[in-house]
Amino acid sequence: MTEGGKPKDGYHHGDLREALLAAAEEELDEKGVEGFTLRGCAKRAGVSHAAPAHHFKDAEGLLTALAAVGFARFTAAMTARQSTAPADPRERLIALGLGYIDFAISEPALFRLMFASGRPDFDDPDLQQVAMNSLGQLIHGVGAVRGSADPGDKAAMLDVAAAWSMVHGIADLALSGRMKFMDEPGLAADPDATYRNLIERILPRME
Amino acid sequence: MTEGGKPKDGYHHGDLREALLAAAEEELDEKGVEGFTLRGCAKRAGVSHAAPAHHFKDAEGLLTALAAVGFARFTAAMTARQSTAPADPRERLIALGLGYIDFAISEPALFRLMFASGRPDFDDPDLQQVAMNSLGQLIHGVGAVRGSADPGDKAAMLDVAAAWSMVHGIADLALSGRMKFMDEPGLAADPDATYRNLIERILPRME
DNA sequence: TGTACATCAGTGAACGCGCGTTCACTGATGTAC
DNA sequence: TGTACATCAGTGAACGCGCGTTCACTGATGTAC
Repeated sequence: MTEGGKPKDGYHHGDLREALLAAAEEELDEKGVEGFTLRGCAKRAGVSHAAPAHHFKDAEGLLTALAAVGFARFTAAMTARQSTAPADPRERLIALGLGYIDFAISEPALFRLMFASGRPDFDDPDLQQVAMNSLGQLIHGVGAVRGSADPGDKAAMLDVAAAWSMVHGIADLALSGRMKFMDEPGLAADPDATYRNLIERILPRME
Repeated sequence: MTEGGKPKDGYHHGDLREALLAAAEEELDEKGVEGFTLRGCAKRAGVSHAAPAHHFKDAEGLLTALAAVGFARFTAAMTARQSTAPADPRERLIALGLGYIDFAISEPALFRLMFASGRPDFDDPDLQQVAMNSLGQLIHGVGAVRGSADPGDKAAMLDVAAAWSMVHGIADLALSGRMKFMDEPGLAADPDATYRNLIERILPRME
C-alpha cells in the first residue's frame, strides 16, 4: 500500500477515506456548508460518485468525520500558539485564545462547520471526544490562571465561560468580516495586538 | 386592500411580499439556511412557485430582505431590554447585551442568517443600513459608559470590539448549545444572571 | 509454488426527486375617455 | 355612469439540472489448500 493517500493502482484507490476527507475540505472551502455535495467530493477525489458509500454512510457522515479532523487541528492550533508563549499562565491563556482565533481565520469553512452548522452528527462519539479535548484545553488554561482554586466550582465555570465567549466572539466576528470597523482608526497592521488587548480584559476577575 | 397580509381575493394576494417574508421565516426556522427553498416559501404562502419572482429576484433576494427584517427586530430586542433598565449607563449597556442574547436565542435561524451565512447580499443598501443601526446602538451604549471621551478614537473602538465580542460570543455559544456545561454546577434556573456576570467583566476597563 | 475462491473497493448506468427558471396564459384592478 | 384597454400579480405546465441512491458488474487482493 502506498503512503500518503495516493492511488495504489488504476482501480482501487489505496486510501480513499483519507482522500475523501481532503476532498471534502476543499469542497467545503469552495462551496461552503450550504453547497457541500457528496458527488462533488467524489469528483475531487477522482473517483466515481458511488464510491464514497463504501467509506461514509452519507454526506453527514463525511462531514462528521471532517468536523472531527477540524477539532483535532483546532486543538493543535491552540497548542502551537501556547508552545511559543512565556511560561506565565496568563500569557499561556492569551496564547491559547490567539490560537483559537488563528484557526477560525485560517480555516473559516471548517470553523463554521464545527461551530455554526447542524450538519455534522454531534452525537458521534469520536466527534464528541475531540470536541471535548478542545474544551478541556480551555478549562485547563483557565484553571492555571486561577491557581489552586477548585477547577469545578461555579466561579471556575464562569471564568471558563467568560474566556470562551470572548475568544469565540472575536473569532466569529473577525471571520465574518465584522472586525473591519477596527481597521479605520490607524492601528492597521497588527490584528494580534488588538485581539490580545481584548482577551486581556477577561483576566482580572480570574485571579 | 385588506390589511395584515390576508388574501384579497382568490387570485391576487394583496400583500404577497409580506406573506413571503413571513413564509421565509418559517421556512428558515424549520429547514435552516441550508435547506431553505424558494418553492418551499411559495408553498407556505399558498401561492404558485413562480409567483415570488414578481417580488424577489431569487432566493438570495428574499433572504436579503429577511435579514433586513431580522436586523430591525434585533435592534428592537436590544431597545426593549434597555427600556426596562435603570438609567445608569453600565446597566443600560448590560441590558443591551442581554437583548442581543435574547434575540439570538429566541430567533436562532434569523441570527444565523444574519451572522453566520453567506446567503444574503450584505452589499444591499437596505440591509447595510439596518445592520449599521444595530452596530450604532452598541457604539452608543459603549460611548455612554465611557462618558465624554472621544467616541471615535482607538480606545473607544477597542471598547466597542470588546463588548461586541463578549456578547456575540455568549450569544453564539448559547444558541448552539455549548453553554450547557454551565448547567451542571447548580446555578440552574437563571441564565440571565450568568450572562450578566459575563458581560460585567468587560466594563472595568471602559471607564 | 500454484490454483480456487471469498471479499470488498470501485464502476457506470439508471432511477426518481426537488430545485430554479421560463413562458404563454388568465384574472383583477385602475384609468382614460 | 359605462366601456375599452393597459398593467401587472398570479397560474400551471414544461424544461433541464444536479443531487442522492440503487444495482448489477468488475477488477484487485489476500487466504485456504
